[in-house]
Amino acid sequence: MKPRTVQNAPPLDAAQWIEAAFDALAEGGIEAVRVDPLAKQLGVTRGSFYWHFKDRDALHQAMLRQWRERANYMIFNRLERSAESASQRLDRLLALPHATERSSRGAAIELAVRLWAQRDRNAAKAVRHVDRTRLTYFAKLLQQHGVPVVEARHRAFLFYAALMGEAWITTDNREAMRHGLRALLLAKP
Amino acid sequence: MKPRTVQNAPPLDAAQWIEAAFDALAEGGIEAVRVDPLAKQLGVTRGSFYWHFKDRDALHQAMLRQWRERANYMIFNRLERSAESASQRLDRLLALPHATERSSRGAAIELAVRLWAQRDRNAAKAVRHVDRTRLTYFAKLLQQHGVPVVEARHRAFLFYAALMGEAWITTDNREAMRHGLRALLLAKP
DNA sequence: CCCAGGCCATACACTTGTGTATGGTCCCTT
DNA sequence: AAGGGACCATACACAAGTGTATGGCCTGGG
Repeated sequence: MKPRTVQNAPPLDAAQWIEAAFDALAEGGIEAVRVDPLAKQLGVTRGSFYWHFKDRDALHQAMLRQWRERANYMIFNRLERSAESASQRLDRLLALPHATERSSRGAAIELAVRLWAQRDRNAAKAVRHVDRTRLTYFAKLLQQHGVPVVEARHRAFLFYAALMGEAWITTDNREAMRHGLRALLLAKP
Repeated sequence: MKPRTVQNAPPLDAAQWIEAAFDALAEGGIEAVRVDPLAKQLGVTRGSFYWHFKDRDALHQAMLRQWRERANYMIFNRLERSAESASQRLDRLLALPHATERSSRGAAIELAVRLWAQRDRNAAKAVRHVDRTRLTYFAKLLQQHGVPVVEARHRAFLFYAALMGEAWITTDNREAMRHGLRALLLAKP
């Protein structure tokens, strides 16, 4: 009878559904990103969802597309814009997991996507792409920092692993740890 | 009328439910470990489940207890039994993710537990415990290998992170990578 | 002013999952 | 040879989630 309340909330678009979907993904994995709870979370009914998306799977694919882009472009472009040295950039990257609540969400999303990728071919493809991009970027930075090519690739892997480890290996004194890592990873040969 | 089929399958115990639960956990996260699917998977009805466990949450807690033990004792004791040098043990640890299907399951379980730990206090506690145990063990091995105490802790973190990275960072030429990591991580100071 | 289309509520039919209550087998003991 | 307990099937009541069908509101362009 009164579909949208008198004080009209601004209408939703697909992006907001996707945002809420990432929240759910971060908390419960891909199995937890369900239409009905999302609708309740957004304060609407599923009628809205099925207008923006064909079905649940369409949402999943949209999430993958977005993750695949945001996971690289956002971070790297922002990093490249500021004119710093390679080592400064590596520093800032290492300090990244520490950031805030925001990056804790990001870490959870990373976990969830990788778990998802265990049995979903599309998710696996996205993860492969993201990993390749990041690894080659890190290797490039390390080369610019003075590390020879082959070792740069190896150390890029360590760097990447340390980045993730910082995010979800629970340990005390992260501060001290980060300094040690910095020394180990960025040592000139 | 004929509760258990004539050809009696051996009766289940709680352990088998937990095993199946870990399979589900590895595939879909904690949200996917549901009673009814597990029952179908095991070829019984939920009647069995609710005899062995009070409810779904009881199963979750039992899983945590088991993970917390198996994640450390099993691996380390087996490693300690064989009389090797510290560096040999570190080598074998680094080669661990490569192993088989079996360890792919283990990696997925690790992912799922850590994702779970984002919002479950008990899971978080288990992860903290496991991480502490592993990190101190790695640090001990590295000390035995000749690395001074403080750097041993830092390098143990890198070692741990690399171990996980190997398991779930998708990259080509894992073989070459592992050799590079070995050189970087086990270099004498 | 009106009406087409963007956006959403409502209702309905299923499906899947949870938990409980109860009873039926089988085996092991006494 | 009972009888008790381990183990599970069955049935029931309910809750939650998925899609579909349909119609209503509300805004902008002619």
